[in-house]
Amino acid sequence: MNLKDLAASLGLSQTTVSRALNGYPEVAQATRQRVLAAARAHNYSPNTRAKALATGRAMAIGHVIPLATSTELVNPVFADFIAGASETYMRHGYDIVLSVIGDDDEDRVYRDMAAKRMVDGVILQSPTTDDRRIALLRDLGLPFVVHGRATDLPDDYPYVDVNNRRAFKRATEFLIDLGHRRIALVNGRSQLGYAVRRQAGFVEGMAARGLTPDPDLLLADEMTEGYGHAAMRTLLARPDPPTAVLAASTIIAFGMRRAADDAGVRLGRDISLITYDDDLSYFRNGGAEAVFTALRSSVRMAGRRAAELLVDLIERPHDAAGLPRQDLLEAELIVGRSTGPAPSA
Amino acid sequence: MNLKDLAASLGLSQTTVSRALNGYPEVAQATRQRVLAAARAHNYSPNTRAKALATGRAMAIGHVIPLATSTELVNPVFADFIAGASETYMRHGYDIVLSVIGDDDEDRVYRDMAAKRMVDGVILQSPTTDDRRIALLRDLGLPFVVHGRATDLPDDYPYVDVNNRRAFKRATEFLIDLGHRRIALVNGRSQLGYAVRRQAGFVEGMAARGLTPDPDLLLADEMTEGYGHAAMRTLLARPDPPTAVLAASTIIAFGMRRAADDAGVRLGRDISLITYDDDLSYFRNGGAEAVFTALRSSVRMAGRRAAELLVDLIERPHDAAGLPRQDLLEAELIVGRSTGPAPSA
DNA sequence: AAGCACATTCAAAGCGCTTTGGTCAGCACA
DNA sequence: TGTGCTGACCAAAGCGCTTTGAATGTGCTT
Repeated sequence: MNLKDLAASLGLSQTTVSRALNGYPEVAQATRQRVLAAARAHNYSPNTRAKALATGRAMAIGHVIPLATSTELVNPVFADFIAGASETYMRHGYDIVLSVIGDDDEDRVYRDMAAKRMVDGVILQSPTTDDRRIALLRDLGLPFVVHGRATDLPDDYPYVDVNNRRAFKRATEFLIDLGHRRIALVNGRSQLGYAVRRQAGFVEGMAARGLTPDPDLLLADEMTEGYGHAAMRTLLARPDPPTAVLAASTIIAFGMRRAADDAGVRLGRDISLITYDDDLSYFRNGGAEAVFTALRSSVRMAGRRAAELLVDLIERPHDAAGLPRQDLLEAELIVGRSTGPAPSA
Repeated sequence: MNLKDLAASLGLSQTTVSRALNGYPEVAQATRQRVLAAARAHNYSPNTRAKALATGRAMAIGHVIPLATSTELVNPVFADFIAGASETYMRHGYDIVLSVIGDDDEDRVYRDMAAKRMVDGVILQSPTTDDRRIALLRDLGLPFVVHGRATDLPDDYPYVDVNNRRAFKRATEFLIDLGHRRIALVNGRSQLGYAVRRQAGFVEGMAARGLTPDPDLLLADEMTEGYGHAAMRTLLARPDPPTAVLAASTIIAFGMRRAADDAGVRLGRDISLITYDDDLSYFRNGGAEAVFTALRSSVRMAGRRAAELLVDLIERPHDAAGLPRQDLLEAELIVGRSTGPAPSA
């Protein structure tokens, strides 16, 4: 059933039917009701592609999920981020077009999306320190919102990010206040913007108390459970193991916990651990009581916010008058069972 | 830059340019080269929507991610499944249109996708025991492949599934052979097809050795880490705790491991655990050596296979001559460190 | 030299929608 | 009676592509 058929079945023109369905005023009330009823009865729903072609609006947003090159890993945070974003999109009638792609190929994907006009805007995930994609998207004139921030570029683009620097600084100070001096950071890959900011926050927190981090205690890699396990094992095997650790994700933290258990080391007593917690739905950090002391910021909410910014950017491109729309979320520090005073030597 | 402009800039008709780009034979070699070069030079890429409208093919596949109702959880399994599927789609030029939606609303989404003609086919995830969506999609005439199977319907639709029954039967027998008699099953939500099959396999395995499972040892819920933890705690708190457990996912297994650690119970010695392992990229079950004894089947590969079936179904709908295209994958039983002989009472 | 097949190219219709620029009654006003 | 509105509707163009049905030019046959 298409517009033409529907119009014919009603003895009306396509114009009138289209207007009735889209809520234009120049249609008699009675006619509108009749049209609406017929549309429902015939289960009519306008052909998205035709509509998009006619209006120039795709009513779709592109999300590009980077596969960590070579390793081909897909980070579960994207699932929650998208779930959050889709809540917003649903309210506004947008669909999600997903591309999963090796991060070396991303330029091409964005270029394609722009040239093919298949989306009205895109979300840019996991920006690297000097991400080229930001300039590319600006060039292409494709509206976009970055989830996270680059570090070596001016922050003059729309983004939603967590104040990672402040969060990690605060967590570091919290540990130092508990008496810890040797603190390790088990971070994400160092070319990622947030990894850089987390390390900066950590270093700042140490410096604020007159401490300098031991470079040997700064680890960085893809944030898998296996990596957390390996990192913890390495740290515990040192002649002078740290008394506290900061982890960049709950998944890492679970791996670290497993390594600690393997070694008979108890979290919160023998070694303290604070993790960053995206509040992943299948990986909640405890229920009533937090398992890990954690910096918590829901990535799902970030998705919701990013989508809101993007939709606004698309629907009211000029409101901003050149002002970037940005949102810097603060993480909460939640005290759980994985931290305690530094063991006296 | 659109076709018209490109044609004008070359002094050719749209027809010829279109044909040159799409590889039709009736174009002179020299002309084709010229067109291709110009297209590249102008970074021309055909408007997807216009193309879709003209051809009737959307070159897109719909994936519907169910949010567990009320709980609003998004299972990370989908991330890996989609990553796998997208490898296939990429090779064939399809995009993914994603809907994340409460599972009570799914009917509407599929109906919409069909009416709006925005996708050429869909993947149906996590079918329930008597899933209505299968009949719906057949009615709508929208090509689809099911990831998993219903249990109370004839298996006469295209699907990719793991032989969960056999896998769980085998794992159960493996545990019994190690001397275990009291075995628990920590399963996914019981309305899901695979949960039913896993339980069936478990019961069969027990029966094959003349045992009947204790109904109190059959637990089922959303497969989160927290649930795994709670389930294990409950089991261990019993006066007659099981000596072995089957878990329906590594995420559950990690939660169970945590609970075991909390209680000072050691896996593989005090209690044995076999888990189903989707081989999630951020959640690998160990590296060189498996952490958990596990039934492993990569969900990513399942995604790849499902996408292949679907693309084939779309592009050659009649080859099958009514035969359903189905793929039943077998899970490997991988022996790790979480199983051992039953402790002698 | 006429006729024909073949290789190239093109104009125009059509996909299903929105939107511009009308038309046509009916009514009030002078 | 004629003019000007206004409310309700419609025909047709246009979005950017594919595809049908012709047209054109070329070389070969007879």
